[in-house]
Amino acid sequence: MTQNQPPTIDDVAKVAGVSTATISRAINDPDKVAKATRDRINAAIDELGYTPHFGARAMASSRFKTVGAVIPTMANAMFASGMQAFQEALSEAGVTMLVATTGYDPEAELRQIRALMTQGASGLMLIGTERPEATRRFLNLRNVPHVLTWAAGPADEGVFAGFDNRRAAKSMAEHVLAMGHRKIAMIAGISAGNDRVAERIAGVRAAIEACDGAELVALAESPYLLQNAGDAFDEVWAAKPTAIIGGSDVLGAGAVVRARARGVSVPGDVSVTGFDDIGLSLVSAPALTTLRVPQIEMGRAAAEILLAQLAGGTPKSAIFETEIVERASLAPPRS
Amino acid sequence: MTQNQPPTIDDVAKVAGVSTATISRAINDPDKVAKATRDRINAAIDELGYTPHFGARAMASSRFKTVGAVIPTMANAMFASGMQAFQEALSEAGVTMLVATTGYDPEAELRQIRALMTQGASGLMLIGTERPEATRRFLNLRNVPHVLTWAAGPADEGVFAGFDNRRAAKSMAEHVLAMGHRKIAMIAGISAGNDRVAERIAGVRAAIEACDGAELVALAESPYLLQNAGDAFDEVWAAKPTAIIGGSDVLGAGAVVRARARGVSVPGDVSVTGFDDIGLSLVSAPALTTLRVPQIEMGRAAAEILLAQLAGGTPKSAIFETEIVERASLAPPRS
DNA sequence: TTGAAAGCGCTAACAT
DNA sequence: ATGTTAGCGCTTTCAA
Repeated sequence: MTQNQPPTIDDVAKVAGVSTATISRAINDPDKVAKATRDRINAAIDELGYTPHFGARAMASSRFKTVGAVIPTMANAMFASGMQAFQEALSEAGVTMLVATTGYDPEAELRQIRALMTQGASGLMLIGTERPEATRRFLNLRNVPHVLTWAAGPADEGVFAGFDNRRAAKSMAEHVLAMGHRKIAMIAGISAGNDRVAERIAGVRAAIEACDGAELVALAESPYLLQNAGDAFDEVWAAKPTAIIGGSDVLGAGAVVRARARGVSVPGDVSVTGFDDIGLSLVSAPALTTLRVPQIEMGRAAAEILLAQLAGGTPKSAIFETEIVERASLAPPRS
Repeated sequence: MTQNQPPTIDDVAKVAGVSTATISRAINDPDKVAKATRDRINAAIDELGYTPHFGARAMASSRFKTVGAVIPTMANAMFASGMQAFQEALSEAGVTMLVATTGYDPEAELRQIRALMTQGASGLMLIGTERPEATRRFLNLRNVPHVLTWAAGPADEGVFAGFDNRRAAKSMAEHVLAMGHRKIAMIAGISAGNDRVAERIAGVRAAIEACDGAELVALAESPYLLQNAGDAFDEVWAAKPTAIIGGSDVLGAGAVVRARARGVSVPGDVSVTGFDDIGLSLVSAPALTTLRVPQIEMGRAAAEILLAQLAGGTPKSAIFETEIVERASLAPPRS
């Protein structure tokens, strides 16, 4: 079972008895070749199992595009359906997606960006706004079309397909305050090098500061894992909050699980909220009051923006609204 | 802000004052160029923001590899951490991953495979064993190195990095039977064109048939979505089972949510089990008794196997064991 | 240690 | 409607 050389356009040309140019036309612009010839060519392609060589194509023409996405990790449902939508939209446009992950390491992002560009990515989808100076410089130097997602910002920071994390978190905190809670705790993600987390924290702080008598009694930062969220629950619970705002559904759900294990009733003893509205929030018991992030719309918009940029346009940011999804984990505090 | 042409190796050569061959060496085989020259070259590379062009590289040499993965969807946690591990392992070896999704459409797989190969994929990661004849023929004709995952099979069906779905499902069903259940229902995924689902169903059937007095009172097939799983719960619940075997955690968790909504207590009125051991099973209340699928190990093994194949080796399949994770959603039936 | 030059597979003028 | 041919950006002999 030796791996034979992939067939080239020359092989197809030989079998079909035409020139390579005709093969190329039959593939890229079928109308320009006679039906009979086309049929012969297609037969030859099938017989040989020919697939054009992307490298050669990319080199000979600039029509063939690839885009890259650099995300923290695929193992977080927070990005899953957005990425799926992104890739579907690209696929419809005949553009392939390359994915690379950083594991939430900001230094890793530039390496991955370079790797993707080497691979032929002519556009990039990046998460968030905050990045090391070296990364900004590179992006700027090479002037790579790129779209920023899962966040929002002023136009001079780039083109976004996302939402305002601070405003969203603020609205959630206001909602919690409106229920009568005054002693609030927050379990956030790790804020270092993660602007989305930092913004969510800032939003919660802003709402609390604006509310008389309200206080952020505890703030824990935790990786986006159920287990860690449980530990964070233990930590903030010591401060006796009446409500815990989770920086993500994983964090909220993890807190609920640990609360249950500790015999702390939700929302009886403490209310808990989530963020993102992934499946986890529905399965949690009680179901998590959370904030819906329009992942699918965002992913699709990111693809459209990138495609428009690649086509030479200068599309505007698409900023989405988030909405609070009321479920059972948030209730007024015990009086 | 016009998008300037990417710098080429010629630009770097000019700036560094050496030939392109030396640049190439400095990048691919740094030891072969004098330290002083190398430093000058690196400075030039940084100054220009140069990244080699993959297409040109791939064409000029066969050293540069890319591999492709074709999965049903990224929006299912069932694949998420396995894919993440797969990509990390590849990344360590300096190869990039291309991802394409089929949306569970078997016909789409061949299209995606061709697209990935056109993109330069010299190896593939595929899910499961069942595929249309045309796909098999193409794979065979082109003799593409590929590894099959999330499943297991005889050596003549290919090289696997996976597990035996039938055996795993059988063990789960036996476990349920051992608890004393006799009227069993199953909520499976959609079996058409999905060998993993078909195998899981077969495993459950086999266990039940081998057990005196046991009966599969209902079998519903449902998409892997919480909402649909709820509807499937309603459907099978009508047959009055004492235990419902979920074909995945999403299915099990969805059933639990709907049961709760219907006032049916789990595991009091009915036991429910999951499959996959994703976060959902832990958050579910009661937590789902489920079957751990070694996603991370599988993803990593798939990468290693593929890399070995690309290096010309003929690695063996890596078949993993699964294990039942006992939690709270399974209990003996009410007597 | 470095340079010159051929060639990888394809597309896009330009011819016919 | 089809063929000829020049290059796209790189790596790799082969020479110096």
